[in-house]
Amino acid sequence: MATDETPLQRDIRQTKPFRSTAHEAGVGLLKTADVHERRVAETLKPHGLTPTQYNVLRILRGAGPDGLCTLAVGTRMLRQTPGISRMMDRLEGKNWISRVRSADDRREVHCYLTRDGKRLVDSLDAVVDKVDAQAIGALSTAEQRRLIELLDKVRAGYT
Amino acid sequence: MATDETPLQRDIRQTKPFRSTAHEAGVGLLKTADVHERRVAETLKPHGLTPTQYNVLRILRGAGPDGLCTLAVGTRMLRQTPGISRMMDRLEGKNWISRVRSADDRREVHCYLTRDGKRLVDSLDAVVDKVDAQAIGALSTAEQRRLIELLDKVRAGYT
DNA sequence: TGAAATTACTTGATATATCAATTATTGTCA
DNA sequence: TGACAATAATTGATATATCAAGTAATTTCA
Repeated sequence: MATDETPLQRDIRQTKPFRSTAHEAGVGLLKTADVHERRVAETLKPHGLTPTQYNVLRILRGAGPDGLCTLAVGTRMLRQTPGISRMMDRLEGKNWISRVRSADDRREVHCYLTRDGKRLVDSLDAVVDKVDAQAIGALSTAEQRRLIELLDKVRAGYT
Repeated sequence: MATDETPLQRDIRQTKPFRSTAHEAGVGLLKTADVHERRVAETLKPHGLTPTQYNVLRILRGAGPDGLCTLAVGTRMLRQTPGISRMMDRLEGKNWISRVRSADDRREVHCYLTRDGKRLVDSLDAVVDKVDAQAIGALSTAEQRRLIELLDKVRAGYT
């Protein structure tokens, strides 16, 4: 007697059962994140930026007028981004950020949101909120909290 | 009176509270997936392949001796992979897969795991299972099931 | 002090991702 | 049929990711 196909199996057209519950959860995590990120990317695309670029701009907005040095931005990113220097080059090229070498520690480069950059991120709040609301909104608030909790626990597992 | 910092805020060094629970869940999803995928990548790296390449090989193993045509592999991938043709080139170059143009529909190219490819994936089962066990093993089986369920629901939200 | 280690980037080389054509086949249907 | 659409893949151009190595500025501490 065959076990029923799980939703995830259908989504990735997998005929064989998962080797373990842990494996199914891992696969589900990656698949769901991919779907979600693509939806965000699609929303941002008409505005000319990628999710990673948007992430940088939001971080800099959160940092306020003092800005943040490059590596500090790196530690705050949703996805680890080794090519952050070059990404900053591109953002500077688009006039969304500006950079100055720090006076007190000349190894550091401080990054700031420009007026244009600020205007851009601000203008995106509504659409991005909408994606989250649509995507995650399939869950009740209690379920969302539970999801957050479970994800926290997974990350905590990696010391 | 400030609300306590959430684990996710600590992980991404965010000082401001999240705009909404849905947003926190979305961010947690992306962050957790990044952490998890990186751990998998780290495990695979000494064996000379990326998570995406590993995913292709596993799909082809699952497909058995009949193999699968390129686009069919694409629909089964954990991450959408537009550059799948070139990825197949590389996998063929490493002698992990082989390809033949299909006889009944000459537009299709069927991909098969080679003996080497099969040996490689088989040899990786143990280490990959171990990563899943470590990562997701922070959750009890019941929690894992709950996580799977919540993720299913999120994906279902995107018709 | 001042040599050695550490930190904060930057750069070069290469791999991979993404998007927009382009090619070759096959399907549709007037 | 035979034109036109749809499908399966490939290719070219460009963006981004990854890793290793290099540079410049601080720290450490014998």
